[in-house]
Amino acid sequence: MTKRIIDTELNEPQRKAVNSVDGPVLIIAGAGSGKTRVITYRIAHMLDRGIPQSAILALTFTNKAAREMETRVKELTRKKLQNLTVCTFHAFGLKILREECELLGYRKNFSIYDETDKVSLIKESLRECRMNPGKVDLYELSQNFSKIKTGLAKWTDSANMEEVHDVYQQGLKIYNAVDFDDLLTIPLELLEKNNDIAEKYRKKFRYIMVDEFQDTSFIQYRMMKLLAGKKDANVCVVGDDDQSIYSWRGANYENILLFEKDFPERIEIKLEQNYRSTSTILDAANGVISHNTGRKEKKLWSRQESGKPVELFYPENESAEADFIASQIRNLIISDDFKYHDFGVLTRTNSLARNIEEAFLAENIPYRVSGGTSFFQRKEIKDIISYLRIIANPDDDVSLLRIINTPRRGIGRITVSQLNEAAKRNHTSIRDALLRMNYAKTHGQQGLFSEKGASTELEEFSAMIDNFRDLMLERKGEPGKPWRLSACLRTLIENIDYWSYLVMEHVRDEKKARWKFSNIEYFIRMIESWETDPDNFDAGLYQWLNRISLITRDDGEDDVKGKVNLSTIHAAKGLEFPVVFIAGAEKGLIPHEKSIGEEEDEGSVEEERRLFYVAITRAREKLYVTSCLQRRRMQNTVSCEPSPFLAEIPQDLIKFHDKGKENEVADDNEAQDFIAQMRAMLE
DNA sequence: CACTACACATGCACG
DNA sequence: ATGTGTAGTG
Repeated sequence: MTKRIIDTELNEPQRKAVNSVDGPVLIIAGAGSGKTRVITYRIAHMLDRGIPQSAILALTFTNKAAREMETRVKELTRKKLQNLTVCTFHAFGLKILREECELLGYRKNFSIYDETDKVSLIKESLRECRMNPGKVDLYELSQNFSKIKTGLAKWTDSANMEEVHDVYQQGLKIYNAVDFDDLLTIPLELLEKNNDIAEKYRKKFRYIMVDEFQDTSFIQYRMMKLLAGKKDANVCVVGDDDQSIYSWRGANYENILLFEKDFPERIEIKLEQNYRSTSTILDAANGVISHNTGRKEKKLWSRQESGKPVELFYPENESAEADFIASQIRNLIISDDFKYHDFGVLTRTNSLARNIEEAFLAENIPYRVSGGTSFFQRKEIKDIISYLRIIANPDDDVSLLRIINTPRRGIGRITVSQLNEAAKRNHTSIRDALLRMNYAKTHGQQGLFSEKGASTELEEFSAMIDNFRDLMLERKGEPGKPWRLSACLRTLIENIDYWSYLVMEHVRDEKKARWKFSNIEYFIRMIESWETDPDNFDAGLYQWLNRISLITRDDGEDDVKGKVNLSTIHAAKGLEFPVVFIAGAEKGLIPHEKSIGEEEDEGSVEEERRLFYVAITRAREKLYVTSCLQRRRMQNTVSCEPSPFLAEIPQDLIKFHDKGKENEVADDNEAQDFIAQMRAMLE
């Protein structure tokens, strides 16, 4: 069945990519060349040839890509695919970590720290090293720690952060926790040092695919190479060097060159026919990307007609920009019968989406924001997750400190710092310090605190946690009723009276309190539907926590129908829309000032150009680019220049909107003036 | 010793 | 808009 589809629906190189199942394969897939299609058909084809599901490992870059790939293969094969492994590198690392954790010195209830948890542990570590966390750029430090861990940097700076890093690492170990970097580095080290374990995984996964290969880091590359094992392994990587936009995360498109070196017998396939965009859009994209150096040779072409010109508009400020986008959407829906979900509005940063959101709300345009802080990052949800984590892993101090006095229960700063001291003295977790304290007390000694200390509150708190640990992990449900994690959690939230806490925190804003509480309710329902899913054979507290730890972005809701998609360019990778707006195409945003400011190297500007290229190539029929003349930054208004990349779009593809007359296109003379002005500005 | 109110600075992309 | 630090109160 699949064969017929392959023969009729694919072009020559695509067919070749799908049929080359054995041996190493490198696929260079230009934007819109049907990459996802090739990957899903390739997996379907492998299954057709009788390769067992369990022997296939498909590694992706985002959760969304993994989910999409899985559903598409499912649709294609109409099989259940219980044993097919399609996941992100991080999820795969976690899988190994879980399977081999006792060997690695972790208990199976380990916590996974996200960026926020990581930063609070770094703060703790700084304090312990008697440094002032307020004086350090925590975000930057956190990134440096990552670079050190993943081997992308060595200690050079004069500030002695090496000690802080050591304390941080010890902290993780004591708390039985890992960070996101560990999810990759620990499994890699394990496989590198234990050939028999590596061999076990090699035997299992005989066919490996890696999507978005240009965005893999060196660590991930080594992981893949190790799993492949030999230089004629069945490993297929798919990527496009022009779309490499994650170098700040350690991605290195030179992995493509490494692959060529490490797998000399590879077949190389180039997918260069673009099925997505009009040739105008494609030419615009090519015009921009051609300014980059050291690209892999490729010529994207399209059979489609030229289509509409790229429209460029210089709004007065960000609210004029938002109004313009909203009104264009309205107009196009009426004139060209587009639907709301045909529009994608892309911005460089999340914060830029705010203004546009407001305009959409005012104009009653339904929209969906992807990217931005995830549902799981919201304060109220993080609080509840911390309760779950501390129940699962009592040594998790970061979570403990978060909730020990949330809601207020009379355990204040001093008590907490005394506990912390005691724990640090013994190199243990706070939970351990608490146990010691209680032990001392029952044996008649005076514990940590004088008579009137917060010791009763502490006892009550730990008794409450212990009680729920019994309930959630020993699964002691009410007799006759099926045990449910969601039900236990509901009891817990009632027990701690989180609702009253929310009301207290937002006196004068009950709406907000209600909204936050409804988020919690939603969270509980998520657990409920997950644990009652008949396909879920492994529903438990640890599983749930692991699962949500890997979701860092809101890409869950798939009711995309009927909504304008508002997202960052990064989050839009892999998506396409009939109409695309690129908002805020200004110097300092694209390219982002951080990439030019610190003259790190020419490379970062090239990455920003690739980012712009990715944005352009999301469009199928029509592309709008807006660049504000002024924009509010923090408190004050600053004037802006258009992005230098705009001048790299071939001019004859552009139509200019006259400022002020939003819905009219300026005549050609005026357009030429604009170009001349812009040129002059850039010179 | 805990809690509240108020002043203060700060804000990129993703797993 | 958000979290963090500080001073004053019960």
